[in-house]
Amino acid sequence: MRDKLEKIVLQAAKNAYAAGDFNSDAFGDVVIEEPKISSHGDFATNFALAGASIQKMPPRKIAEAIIRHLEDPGKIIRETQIAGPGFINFFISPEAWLPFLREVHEKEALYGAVNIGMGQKIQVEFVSANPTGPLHVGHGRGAVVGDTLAAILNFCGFIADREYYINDAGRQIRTLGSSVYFRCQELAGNKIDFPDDAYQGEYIYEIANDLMNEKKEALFSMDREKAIDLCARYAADKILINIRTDLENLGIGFNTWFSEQSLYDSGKVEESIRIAKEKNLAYASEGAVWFKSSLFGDEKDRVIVRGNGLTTYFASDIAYHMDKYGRGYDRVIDVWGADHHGYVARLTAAITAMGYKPEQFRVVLAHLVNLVREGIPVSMSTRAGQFVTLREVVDEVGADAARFIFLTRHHESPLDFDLVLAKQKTNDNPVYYVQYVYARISSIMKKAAAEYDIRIPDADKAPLDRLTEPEEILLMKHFARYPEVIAGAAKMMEPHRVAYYLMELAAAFHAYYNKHRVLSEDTEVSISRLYLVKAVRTVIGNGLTLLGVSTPEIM
RNA sequence: GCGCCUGUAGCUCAGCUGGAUAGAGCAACGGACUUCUAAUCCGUAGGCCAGGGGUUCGAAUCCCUUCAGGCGCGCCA
Repeated sequence: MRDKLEKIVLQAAKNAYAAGDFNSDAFGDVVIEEPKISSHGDFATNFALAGASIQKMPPRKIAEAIIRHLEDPGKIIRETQIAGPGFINFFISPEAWLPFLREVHEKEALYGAVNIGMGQKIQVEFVSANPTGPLHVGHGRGAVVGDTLAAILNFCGFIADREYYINDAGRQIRTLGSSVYFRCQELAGNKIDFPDDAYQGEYIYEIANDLMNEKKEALFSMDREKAIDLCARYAADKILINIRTDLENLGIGFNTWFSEQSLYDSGKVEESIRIAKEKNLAYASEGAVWFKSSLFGDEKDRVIVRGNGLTTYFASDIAYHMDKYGRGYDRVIDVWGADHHGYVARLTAAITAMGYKPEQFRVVLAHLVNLVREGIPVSMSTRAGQFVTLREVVDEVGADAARFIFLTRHHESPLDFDLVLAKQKTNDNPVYYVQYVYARISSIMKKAAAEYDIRIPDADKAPLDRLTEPEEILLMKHFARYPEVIAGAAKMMEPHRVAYYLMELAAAFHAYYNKHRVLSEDTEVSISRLYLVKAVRTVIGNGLTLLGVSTPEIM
């Protein structure tokens, strides 16, 4: 609808110029907005205000000219008015909303799929937690944001892949290995001092125990270094399997699990360092090799090869991202925890330095999650190993509630996740509020078939002129907005917009449901209302599916 | 010290990337089930958009600044 008005206004502007009413044909962008107040119309444009300086005319004069030259062959505009300093307000005729209702039925599961990706390949990398311990709620948020983002992008004509980067090289894995090794020693009855910097968690015991059962002989017959190595790989594999299971329980799967170690094995880390040197982007100083990130917006240059000859995480990350583009991705999105934000400028600098455009790379930061129970913070001491894992949370509240709640906030805003509230089946809990719409309509549809012998007619046969109630028009307006919401969520990388939209559509439906009866003795009205309500169900189902939330027919 | 994020109703948060008189939910108060699921709805009340400057026709939104909270600033990952 917005698009239609945009074209109409632009055409009117051209007409006005052709008729000599305007001084310039540089019109700028036509912005159509939805006024907050209904007395200001269904839509409004600031065209006359914005054009005042261009046309060197008072806004109201411009607005008058626009209205005079308006062409509306589809008769979608019922009334226009000039208001305030020069807004043009449009009142849409009720029938003009009907095509959106038809479109929902025609496109069904594809309704709202705006093609903005045009087949571009895009990669969303998310979670990527080190395989050194169980996932916590913060990871869960990043996981859901990333997964939903990928789903939305796929829906919008991108070819989006999901990828998990496994940090299986470097010191943390080494620490994991020695942590397990020490616990094995303990289990074997050897007295040891468990180091402070080792992982303290209970899960280390469990892994050590399993390892002892399986490979005790081998472990103690090899030398210490090799043994630690074995422990590291064994533990990382175990933990990774658990991580994978946790994510599957949240409905999340990946196209690719990418190993950091593989970048070393294939020589890609070395290669990218070599390329950086060739491009004069790296230099040796103080015994180390530095990347000239400061030339590309970072605060300072960063070390890629340490004095001891080992590469830094930054080095492998550069190689990793080069590899991503090398695999044919036009755009790359990384979803990180907000505690890594200090790293954004650095990596962005490296990517631009290596010849890619800034718009090809985007970091989405998922902020902190505070776990609370009825408003009281749940202790999350990682140190003592006593933190609530993602698995426990999902087990307690369910995947649907967990996913939806993660999406009820802008991802850059901190989130209080209330375990009690997440389980409550009330209005406080938006998941059920939205799902309830789906269930209610499913129930109506069954009843319609069973007791009223009414089926959904074909789109062109539905007596849509019987849909005249304000609440019915409002639902159709929401349909018209859905594609715009989806497009906005995709462009802005803001999946929460879809969640909010669903809550709004749900509210509009519940209000309608309470005021009007769908099924009655008046068959014609019943049919048209059923047709409307089924469309609501389609759009709700559409949105919930994008968010990875189930669509129950009975609740 | 520097950088990033956050600050909107008592609480939890939206605000369509500059629009007109500021939006929900919860909590509070008052109503609606012999009718398609009350996991719902309707109404009332609640605000100096942290404070102060600026930019312009117009600012919660952009810029500067102060304050408060969070997080980052390694030859760690």
